[in-house]
Amino acid sequence: MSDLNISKTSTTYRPVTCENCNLENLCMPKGLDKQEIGGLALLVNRNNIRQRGEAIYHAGSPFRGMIALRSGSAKLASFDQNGNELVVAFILPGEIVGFDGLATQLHNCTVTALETLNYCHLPAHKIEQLVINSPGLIYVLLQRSCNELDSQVQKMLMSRHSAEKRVANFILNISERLRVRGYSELEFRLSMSRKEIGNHLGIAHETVSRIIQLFQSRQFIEIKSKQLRIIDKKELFNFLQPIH
Amino acid sequence: MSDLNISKTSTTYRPVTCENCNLENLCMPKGLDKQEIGGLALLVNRNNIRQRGEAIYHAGSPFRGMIALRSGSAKLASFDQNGNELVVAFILPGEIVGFDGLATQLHNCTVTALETLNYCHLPAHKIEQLVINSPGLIYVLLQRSCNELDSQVQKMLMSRHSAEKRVANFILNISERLRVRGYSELEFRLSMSRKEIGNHLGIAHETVSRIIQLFQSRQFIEIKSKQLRIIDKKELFNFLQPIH
DNA sequence: AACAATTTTTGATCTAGCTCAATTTTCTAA
DNA sequence: TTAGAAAATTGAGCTAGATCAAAAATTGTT
Repeated sequence: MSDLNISKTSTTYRPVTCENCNLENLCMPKGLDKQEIGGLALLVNRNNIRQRGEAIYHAGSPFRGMIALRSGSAKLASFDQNGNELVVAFILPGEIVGFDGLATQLHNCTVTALETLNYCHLPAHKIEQLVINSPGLIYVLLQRSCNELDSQVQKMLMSRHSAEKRVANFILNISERLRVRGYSELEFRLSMSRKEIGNHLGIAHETVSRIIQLFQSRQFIEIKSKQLRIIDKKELFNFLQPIH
Repeated sequence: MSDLNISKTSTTYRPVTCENCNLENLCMPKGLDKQEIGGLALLVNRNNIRQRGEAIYHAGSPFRGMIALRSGSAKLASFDQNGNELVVAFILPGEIVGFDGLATQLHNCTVTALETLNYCHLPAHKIEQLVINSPGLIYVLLQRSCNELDSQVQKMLMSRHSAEKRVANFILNISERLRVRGYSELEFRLSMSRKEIGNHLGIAHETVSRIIQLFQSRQFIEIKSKQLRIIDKKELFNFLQPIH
């Protein structure tokens, strides 16, 4: 496996190594024998690239399998009967998508690159093989999908809160996810537009803009276009407390 | 397995048979050999009972395993740091809960009986055994959890719509879920309170009440306390269309 | 059957955040 | 480097649905 050893404190999302990639537990899950690990390595296609705006898979198309993002970022979006987009999630390096096609064998969502990205791909037809040869890996996938469910419940909880809390939580959530992958948690690029943030959080993009400016004016954050620096994490956390 | 052959057109939620129970695919999934099926039958505890208000498991407690509801109904709820309840879902006969504890081994949610209910229980410690002995069953669980994710995305989509659309969709959703399990889709008991419906849909209970009265005044539905009859399904569907 | 507690309904007011509109800034591509 | 397009910001008014309040209906209990 080709590790790309690039500084982890970079302010943009750079390639993750196999060690901190979320595929880690798929490529080399604890408790699995070497045969299973070797088998998986043969099944995964590495080093796929998409440019900003290009899709990895489309809603309505046949299940492509699981995708692990190695660098860059993406959005996961669904569409209503009228074609209106709903941004379900933003995907950061080391994170996995594809669950939206697994149950029905048809993708429910579209995954679109927010900037140039690189991903690994476990094709759909090879998952059936894993059921027989590497049941432990399927169990890992089950745990991951339950993690996704937990996140969705978290988002549902946030949707009861004010727009200010939602934006504060959003910034802290991205920060934390970057941190656990070894990136800078205090300075990073928000590669999605205000409109996409608003869509995801269920608030108007004008409101997102106003709140970001508010946080900046209060010196909680500094933002230059898409480049964000968290100045006062504690104050952002305070926004999540009941009194606000 | 003891089948309880009770009329499926009953207006309250009665016991499901093994054939239409959602555990069906766990008890006797297609493509699994008899050894696996027999093995599972030994692992599942049947005929557990809870009275209205009693919990099957609590948020924060260790993962209890998977629960399949055989009769009655329940609510799945999470809580914020302040103790405010969020109704994540309502559970109908034949449906499964427990995914909220699988990833972290701690339950994220509480499941509470909305009326007397009966359930089957696959204990947590036996799931590990299934990974080795019945990998096909774990794959079925994975598909189920992905189905849950799909539903969550559906709910997220609905949250962008008006309160009227949300209530119309809620009624039609319950109706459809009862239908696929073989119950009457046009006449049933809404065992949850207006407050719980509102909590789940993200609207005030007063608003739920007003909209239900509106639907009744327009002769789309007839409601006596918790007993609901759908008079004009087509009109309810119309509410989901863009023009409204 | 009567009481108390809870839930539901209905009315009246209030407000967070949306929508519409007009600039300003940033990005893209020649 | 510059023009045109897209995104972000800022302002001002508007509205769906929240909140507050009070009455009516339902449910559970002795």
